[in-house]
Amino acid sequence: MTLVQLRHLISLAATGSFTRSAREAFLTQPALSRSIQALEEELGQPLFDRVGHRSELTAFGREIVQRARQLIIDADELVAVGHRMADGRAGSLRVGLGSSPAALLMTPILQLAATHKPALRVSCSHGDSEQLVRGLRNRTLDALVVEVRSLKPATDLHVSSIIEMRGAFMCRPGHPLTHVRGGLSFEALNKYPIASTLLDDEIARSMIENYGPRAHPEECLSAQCNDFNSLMEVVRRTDAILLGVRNAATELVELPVKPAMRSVSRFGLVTLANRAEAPALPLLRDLLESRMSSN
Amino acid sequence: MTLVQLRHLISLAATGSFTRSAREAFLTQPALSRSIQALEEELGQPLFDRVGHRSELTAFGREIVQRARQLIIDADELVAVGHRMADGRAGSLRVGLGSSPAALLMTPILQLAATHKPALRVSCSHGDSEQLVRGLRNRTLDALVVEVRSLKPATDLHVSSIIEMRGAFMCRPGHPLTHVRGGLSFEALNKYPIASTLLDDEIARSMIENYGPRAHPEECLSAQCNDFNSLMEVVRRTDAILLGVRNAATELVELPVKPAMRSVSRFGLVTLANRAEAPALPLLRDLLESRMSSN
DNA sequence: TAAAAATACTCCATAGGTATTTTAT
DNA sequence: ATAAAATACCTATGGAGTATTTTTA
Repeated sequence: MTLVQLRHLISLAATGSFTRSAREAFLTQPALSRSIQALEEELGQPLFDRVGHRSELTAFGREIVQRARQLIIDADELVAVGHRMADGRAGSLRVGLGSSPAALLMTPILQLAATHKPALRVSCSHGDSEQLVRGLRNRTLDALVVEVRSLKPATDLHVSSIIEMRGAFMCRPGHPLTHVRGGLSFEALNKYPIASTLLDDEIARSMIENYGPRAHPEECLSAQCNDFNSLMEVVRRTDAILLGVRNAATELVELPVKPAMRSVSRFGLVTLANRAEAPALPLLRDLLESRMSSN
Repeated sequence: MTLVQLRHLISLAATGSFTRSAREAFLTQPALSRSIQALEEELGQPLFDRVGHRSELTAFGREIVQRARQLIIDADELVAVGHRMADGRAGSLRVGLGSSPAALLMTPILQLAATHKPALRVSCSHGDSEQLVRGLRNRTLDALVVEVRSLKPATDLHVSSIIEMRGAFMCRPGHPLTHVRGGLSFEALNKYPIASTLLDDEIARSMIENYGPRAHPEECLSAQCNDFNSLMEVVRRTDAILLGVRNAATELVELPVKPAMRSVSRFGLVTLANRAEAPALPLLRDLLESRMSSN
């Protein structure tokens, strides 16, 4: 049995005429005749009563054609979905996000699903690098967006679309320090509690270099948490100062510390090397460019 | 896209090896390779990552193979159902029954559905010939069992499996007339109400011939009804006498009228001429033979 | 008699086989 | 170095076309 034969069956059931259906299928009448015969032979019963100038379905044919219709619909749907997935308009995308990327991207990613609904299913999870990479390797995640320095070097990972973002000290609008004119020293900042995600060695080094030993993260941070949104919430409500990626915190203002924070975070899109990437991944890549590289 | 290609896809997804899947499909490795390539080309995306000695599904491939599995299951089910229908083990049978056939066959026919469940769907309706033939012509019925003389002659009807059944006078066990020894005259019977279905001219003629003018149905019948079961119910509960097909009334006893009832009813299986009969029809034909011709 | 479907035949497109190369472990 | 997949080339099966016959309205 072929899908083509089923299409022929459906067409003939509709027109009742071999000649007409053959024309519609861009076939000759004998070809269609044989196609139907082959199907009848395979199923073991005639599908049509050849009653003079008209062919109409037998009781058997009526039952078969119903199922055939559904089958053809499903087959067409399969290639349609295939095409939609191929250009990223459908399918599923399971993204793992590090803390800062989560703060920046979680909402926009979930919006993707909302705008492309219901063809696109997106799922987001966030956690630490180890955990996320494990998800990638066992195929429960399609891609990650994480700080590239948090990755253990590994040949089976492929990092692309690296985006650099400056770190900064930020506080709520109206914070006492915002009234101070000119640059601020780190000491001035350090009078207030400083909150941040867990910082890697690179940043720790850069802090000490800029602001002296008292700026070592273990020394100066009052609050550490891997959930960026919670940190932001605290900083918005209190006089705490947030150390983090500059434009991740939309409702906060940057404090002009001297010397300026030199460290940058480097976020990358991580996939498995030597594996075809998920068809919907370009959507995420677009999001990355527009949401993160703009600043 | 072909069903064959989808089978290849499913097999390769399972084994992860072109060579192994090719063997299982009784194909050479290059043939399978090309089959998968063609499918990938049609869908616009690679389905497998050729990663050295192993081929594993891409994210795209995983989504496609799921749908492919269901499609193949449905396709296999279609031909399986086809075969089952072809030998009458599945499908639907819509039977129209005249009054007497209904009394004899309704229950056994419904039992058919019960024993062949759930593959076989049976529906029974009963009514007068006109109505049933209309059902046959507009394809809401697959076959009728009716008194053949009730049919208007028509070239588009095909009558087969004709079974003759004697008419008889019957009463409840213990009825006063059962105590009379020897033969009964029609006059003796006529002291009691006589009940029957609507009788055709042929029988009326035969009645008059046998028992004289007072036996004309319009004259002698006290109760007429096209529902045989209701008639039987009345006769079982009262002293009324039933005129009808002999073994239709299982719990009644025949009255030995002299001269004996000569008329016979001729029941036939009616289908549309020049049309393939419903695949499940042989079941009904068997039923007819076993339930009616035995007597 | 005319129109439609079936049959007989011929042909060719394509699925499949064989031999070989390429690739990855 | 070996094993697997891809490629190149060839073959053959079966689907499709043309011509014709058969059927039925």
